[in-house]
Amino acid sequence: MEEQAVIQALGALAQATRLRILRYLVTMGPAGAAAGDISKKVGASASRTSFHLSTLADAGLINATRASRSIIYRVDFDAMGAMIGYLVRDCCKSDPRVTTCC
Amino acid sequence: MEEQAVIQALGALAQATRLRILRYLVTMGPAGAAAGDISKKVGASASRTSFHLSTLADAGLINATRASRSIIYRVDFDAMGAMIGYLVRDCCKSDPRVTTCC
DNA sequence: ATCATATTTCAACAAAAGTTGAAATAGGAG
DNA sequence: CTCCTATTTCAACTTTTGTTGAAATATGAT
Repeated sequence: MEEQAVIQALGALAQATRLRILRYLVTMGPAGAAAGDISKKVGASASRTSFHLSTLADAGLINATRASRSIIYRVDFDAMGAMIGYLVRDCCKSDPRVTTCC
Repeated sequence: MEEQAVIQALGALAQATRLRILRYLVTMGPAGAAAGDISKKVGASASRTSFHLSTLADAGLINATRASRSIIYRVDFDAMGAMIGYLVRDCCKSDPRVTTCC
């Protein structure tokens, strides 16, 4: 994973609403959740939620598929793994104080 | 680690100059590096470097100790581990696609 | 005390990110 | 086609972040 992509992913997660969205999507697993459901769950307006979903999707941490009228969002666990792997290995040289956390 | 602290740490790393600073400090290990050295290494002005060092220190990812005229900064690997641990466990429920990265 | 070095602080500004509410787009139902 | 629901887009605005250069603080050397 390239540095610029890592920075974008970190920035995407560095925001309360977006971190809540991601955590919710993790609990929903492969089923994912529709934008409207997410909006209700995190207590944010539709447009605000849409904005944050785009930010997470642009960073590659979630992806979207349309299902009839709804758009379903799902966590991209591989992208999360790539970002975390960068932090652990490239950034922290796999220092034991870091790797023991996983 | 609390959510607010995680967000602050993620935000601290989500910036090119600061990510470069952290990576440099990782390579310096327990010896750390003086603000001036860091400034040269990352190619940023003294005041800009100082600003970013404060941001990283406020987030708890590095700490500072004075040594004569210089101020030595070092990575706090435990803080890095705590942040990453939050992402892996609390956030991603230790999903295998995430844990295999460490 | 004076001077030089190392670093931070400050104020002014520029740029990026987040919020709001209204309007636009897309898809399905009658 | 018209209506309803789901979601995004847009423009205006507010807030937060980052940059700059000058001034302030702190330490050590002469």
